[in-house]
Amino acid sequence: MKGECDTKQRLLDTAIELIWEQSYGAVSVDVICERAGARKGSFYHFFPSKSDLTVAAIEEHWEKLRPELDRMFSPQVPPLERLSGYCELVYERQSQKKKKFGRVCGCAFTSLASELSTQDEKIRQKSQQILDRRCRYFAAALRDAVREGLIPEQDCESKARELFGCVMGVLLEAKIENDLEIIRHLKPTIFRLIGVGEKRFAGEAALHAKV
Amino acid sequence: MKGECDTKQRLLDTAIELIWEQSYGAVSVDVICERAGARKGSFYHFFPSKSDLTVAAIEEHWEKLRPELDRMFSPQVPPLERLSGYCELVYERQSQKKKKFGRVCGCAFTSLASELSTQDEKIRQKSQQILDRRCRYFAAALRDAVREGLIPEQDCESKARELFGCVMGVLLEAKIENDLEIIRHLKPTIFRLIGVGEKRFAGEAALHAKV
DNA sequence: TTTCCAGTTGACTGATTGGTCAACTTGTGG
DNA sequence: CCACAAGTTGACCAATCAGTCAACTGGAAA
Repeated sequence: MKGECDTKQRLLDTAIELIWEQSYGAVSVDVICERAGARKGSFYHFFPSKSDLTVAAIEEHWEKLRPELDRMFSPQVPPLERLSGYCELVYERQSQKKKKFGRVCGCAFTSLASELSTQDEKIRQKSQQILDRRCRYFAAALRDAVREGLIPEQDCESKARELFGCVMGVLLEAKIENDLEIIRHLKPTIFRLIGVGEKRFAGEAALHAKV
Repeated sequence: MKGECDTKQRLLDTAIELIWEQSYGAVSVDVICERAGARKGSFYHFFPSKSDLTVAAIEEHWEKLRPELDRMFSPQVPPLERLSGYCELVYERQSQKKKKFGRVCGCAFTSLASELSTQDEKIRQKSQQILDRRCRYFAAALRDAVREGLIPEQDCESKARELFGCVMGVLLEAKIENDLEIIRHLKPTIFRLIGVGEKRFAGEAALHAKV
């Protein structure tokens, strides 16, 4: 076959990039095709609609992110270090995006979900699925932390939701203020919520800095 | 004059309602006009563009919300009760919206900000202004709580930001999951973040129930 | 060699988009 | 009574929107 399906891949990558930087409503099928170097016929050969392309692009974006999360939340890493490492990863990714695009773009999943959850049920469900997956990393880290006696006994699943709510909130705040530094508050917020005192948390951070 | 400018008011009210339920991108000037019972010429008589209408609608929506917040955060109310009362107000408003529209719509300000902050600078700035105003209520409540010795000494301004990030996050989570009950987690999250133990917080809640 | 088909192309559609405009209505102040 | 201005109206615009389609391409299987 022609380009070994890399047209489809380019459409997915371009779509999530543009939607992340702008919004679903502001990005037309035409400009996605143009930036991806594809014709509209190809677009509709691979995807039945703009909405379906978006669902697929969300999944693709997740698959790109997953290896980084798997590494950060590896059982090899001490549980509380996974969380602080994640906070740094979030900052790092937003920083890179800002360097490229000139603005704090926030979380692509979250922005899409916020824009379309009341209108497009398929995208809402996909967003919910991604949210679940991301919370699983947090929940696992919390369970391990409890088992090792690092944090008080608690409901790790609902706590993971709580923490992730904060992640979404902080990222949104940073986007609204167009200020990366707001993301720096994420780590202390999260550690306070799971009941780790300032000093202990500081110790963890120092440990992480050494490694 | 004709309708004493109530056309302008209807345009503002209709706009924020539709955008809240759907999104900026999904709501056209035509449908705003239709639902408001106005012609397009009237729309552009009052507002130079869709973007300007939206900025004005945000301000209008704020003016509608403000009396409720002023009442809830009145110096007459004990500081921690203001916060728990606010959490209940949030739940109540989302519950009403869901009854009317059938879906959890989240926060109108936040949804607009999330969709447009990277694209429309005027809307971004307006969103940031609203965020500031809302945080002021939190900050004042926290300062009073510190003064009364109800919570530990802390930086109330940045703590207010932190709390409000959680509010935005929880509301977004509730919208994505289309589940009101997630908002119930907001109160304990907030009280944990300001360093109020579960029992003390429970006591505050009981006090509030009596009044 | 022929068949087959995933992928490509560009022209096309009808509906909708945000926005314009000149003519009109109507209450008010002089 | 007139003039003025705020507000209204409906026709109109070019551009863009998501989506369609028949014809074409080229490599692989038979």
